[in-house]
Amino acid sequence: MPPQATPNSAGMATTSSEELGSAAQRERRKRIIDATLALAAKGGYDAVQMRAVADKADVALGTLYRYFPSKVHLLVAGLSREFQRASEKLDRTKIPGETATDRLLFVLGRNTRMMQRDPHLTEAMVRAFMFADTTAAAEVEQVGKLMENMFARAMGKDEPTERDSVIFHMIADVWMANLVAWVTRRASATDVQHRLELSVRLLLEGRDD
Amino acid sequence: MPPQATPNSAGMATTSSEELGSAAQRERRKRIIDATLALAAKGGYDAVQMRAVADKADVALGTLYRYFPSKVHLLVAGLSREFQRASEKLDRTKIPGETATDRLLFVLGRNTRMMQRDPHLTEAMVRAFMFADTTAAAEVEQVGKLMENMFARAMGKDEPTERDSVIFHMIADVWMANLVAWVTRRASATDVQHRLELSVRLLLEGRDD
DNA sequence: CCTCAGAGTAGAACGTGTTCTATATCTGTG
DNA sequence: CACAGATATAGAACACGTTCTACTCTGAGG
Repeated sequence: MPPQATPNSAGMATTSSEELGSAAQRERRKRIIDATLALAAKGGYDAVQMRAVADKADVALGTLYRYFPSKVHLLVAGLSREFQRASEKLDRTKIPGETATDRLLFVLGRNTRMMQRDPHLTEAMVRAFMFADTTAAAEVEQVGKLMENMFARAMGKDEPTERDSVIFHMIADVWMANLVAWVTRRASATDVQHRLELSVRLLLEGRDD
Repeated sequence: MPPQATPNSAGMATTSSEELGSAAQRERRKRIIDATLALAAKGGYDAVQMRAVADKADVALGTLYRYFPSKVHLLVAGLSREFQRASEKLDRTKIPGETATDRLLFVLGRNTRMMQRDPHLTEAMVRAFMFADTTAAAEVEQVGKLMENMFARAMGKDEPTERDSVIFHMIADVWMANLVAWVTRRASATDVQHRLELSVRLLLEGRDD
């Protein structure tokens, strides 16, 4: 085996408890993401500096890079964890709304507001997500899956059709694009809300009311 | 006046011939963007190195920064020019298609194929576009306007309503998101085509056939 | 023609992401 | 226990975006 068999190298589907190495390693990984999100929350993308993350997580720079091969991986992993948590919390909630559309809109709105409560953190994670290159494609894809699942759950579509999937994907795209616009102050929170509502209604019901 | 009154500082609506300083300055600006796009076409985002751009454009690094305050500005300006050109070329073309939707899909498909013909260039421009921060918001917004106009023209909506605008915006979002996914190899060209077609039909007609 | 402010140039310098090196520590196995 | 190999550490080194400095060139007003 190559001397590159690092703790993170696997990284696929299993929604939550990845089988990572020792307890110490899981602990380190958690500290690293905690540090990342703390720095991001305070100063956004630019404040997430690798040396600062390493310091705050109390690991060496080399170790940080063994766990996460780049700043983007790190931030996307952070986003992934946040979405996982949001998703779990959602599962413990009864989602209000008459129609599937309404329930989806509830979930979208709730998550949007949650993210807007922490502008710096959101800026850091969302920009990393959009900037990710092919080397982080798997991680990005995983975040996509999390969103899809969350939407599917919200709408009560436990096993979505191919077409459902494509539509969820589009909603995720629109959602992310709107967050990017919000983060760069090209769209207000109200803009975002309106656009999301309109898109979802058009995509899911083909009407607008 | 501050010593920062740079040639690019304005940068708003006028579709094409911005009133920039002297002919020599317009010439320099063009050389810079040419160099940028050439490097991007060859090696993508990472190959667009500021020193390399300056060299190739035959200007000093300081001059490059006087014209474009960052790498992202530079690449977004490149995207803007490309879209302007595509848009102008489109204006000289008769757009086929019975319905407005068909014509919009024609335009989208044509531009998508054009961009897919140059993967590195597309990767560079699209990633810069998505990564842009608030300091480049104006430039990003301008690209957004170009897309909207192109769509509006395609559909024959010479003065779109507020609602039309929002829908164009969503289509642009979906388009860009799909290009990002394609660029990072998370979606194939076929995926992109299908998704665009489905989104446009759903958004514009509320049906899918 | 002179001059001087603004624009351009060459290149050093700085900051931060990433990689590399040398050493130390931990972990599991004979 | 002793060892081998994997992991972790401290810190130097490197690459590239960005900024700064000192100098030169250009061209419009006197």
